[in-house]
Amino acid sequence: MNSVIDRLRRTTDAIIGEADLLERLGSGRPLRIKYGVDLTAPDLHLGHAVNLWMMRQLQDLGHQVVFLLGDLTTRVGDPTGRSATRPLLNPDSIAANASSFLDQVALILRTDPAVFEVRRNSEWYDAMPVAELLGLFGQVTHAQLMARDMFRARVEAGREIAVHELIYPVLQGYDSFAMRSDLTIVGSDQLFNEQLGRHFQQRLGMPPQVVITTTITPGVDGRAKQSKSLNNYIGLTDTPQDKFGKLMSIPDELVEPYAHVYTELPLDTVAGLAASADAGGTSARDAKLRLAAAVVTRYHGAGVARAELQAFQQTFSARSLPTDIPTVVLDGPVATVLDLLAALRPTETRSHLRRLIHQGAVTINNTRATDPTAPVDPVELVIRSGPRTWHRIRPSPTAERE
RNA sequence: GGCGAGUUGCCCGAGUGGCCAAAGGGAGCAGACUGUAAAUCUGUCGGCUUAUGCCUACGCAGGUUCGAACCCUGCACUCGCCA
Repeated sequence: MNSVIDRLRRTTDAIIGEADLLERLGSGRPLRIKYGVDLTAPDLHLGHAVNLWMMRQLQDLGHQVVFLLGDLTTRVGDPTGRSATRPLLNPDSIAANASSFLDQVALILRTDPAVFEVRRNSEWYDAMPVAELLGLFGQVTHAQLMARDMFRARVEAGREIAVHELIYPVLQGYDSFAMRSDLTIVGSDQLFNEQLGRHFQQRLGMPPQVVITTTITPGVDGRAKQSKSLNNYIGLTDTPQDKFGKLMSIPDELVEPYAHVYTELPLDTVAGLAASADAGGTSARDAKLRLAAAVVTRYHGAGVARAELQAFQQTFSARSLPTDIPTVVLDGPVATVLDLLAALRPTETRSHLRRLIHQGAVTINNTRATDPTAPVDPVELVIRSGPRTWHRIRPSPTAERE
């Protein structure tokens, strides 16, 4: 059983209740692993995936992930990391977010019912009489809640805390009791709420869940963590090509931490990559290529990773044509370079495209086009607009005839 | 409830009557270079049928003025202090 923990330890920050975990893993009973989420718009990235992969390992041993949709608590709003009260969500988007969450989680977790169960916390909260709810509140003191640094900071700053925000950790904690959680694997920012879970379970006569907090890794720009608002994350739903490219764009110093937590490469291999990254020059580049290939392999398989590696080298190192240029058949006539670009990239404004042309970003059959108003022949063309946007043109059947 | 401060482009933030499509920074985009979608440097960064042009924009609605992001009035929201 120690070996299980040892494997988990690679991406673990801390284990609260390690002795219990050892004992439970040894008991032969499948553990119930709480994976609770807030139903805000999900965009799971490699950081989230660290936790999910740990759960996946446990699933492979027969343990059960209980995916808890916090439909009720989302209506309340987690104050974690918020310096101000945040707005509430409407039921429609909550439902949409739930299904999107399931899709993304299924990229890593097994969804076989034997090891995966979906619950919603409205199941117990909707049915709970006020008297009982108040009883719950009686289990937690003001001092316990105020121990939370974020709440204290707000008080000190003279900012307000709405009562529902104060209550949020209480509800999230009680979830652990209601779903009989044995273990939960969360980012360290969730430690406080999950410790309340332990508190409730003990108060209500249940063995407390084990809490594993995981290593947080920086975003692709080197900032503290991956986040949607900073647009510095690698999404689980990103294409293999994007995953590969984004990994190539990380600062050299991040090769080591990324390889450590985002891949399953042997640790001495990771150390080797770190040394190469340190050395700079082409060896740093090669370390990144290996890292990128390892990550892409994990999500898309070795074949896809090999193909992306090759494509990347061909496109960026050898500067030759990428292999997967989309072919476009024009359905209408185009008169000028600008028209042509606009047809190829309909989501960009014409002003932006005009700028690209002026800046020398646009190449037609390897010849730079600098005049937006220049006429083009709608024959077979390969157009590059910017470093990684390529199109191949086939004339439309009608244009061909004329 | 009283008093005060604020609301500017994707984000932060300067601007207090014409020189403002709006300083500066960040993000983004592009070029050069390169070891990569690293780093660095440079440019660009509201939209528009080609533009010493037009349109839209500085919380919302009005007003003053030849002219307003900048002045006045009302409204909405945010924040601070006091009670």
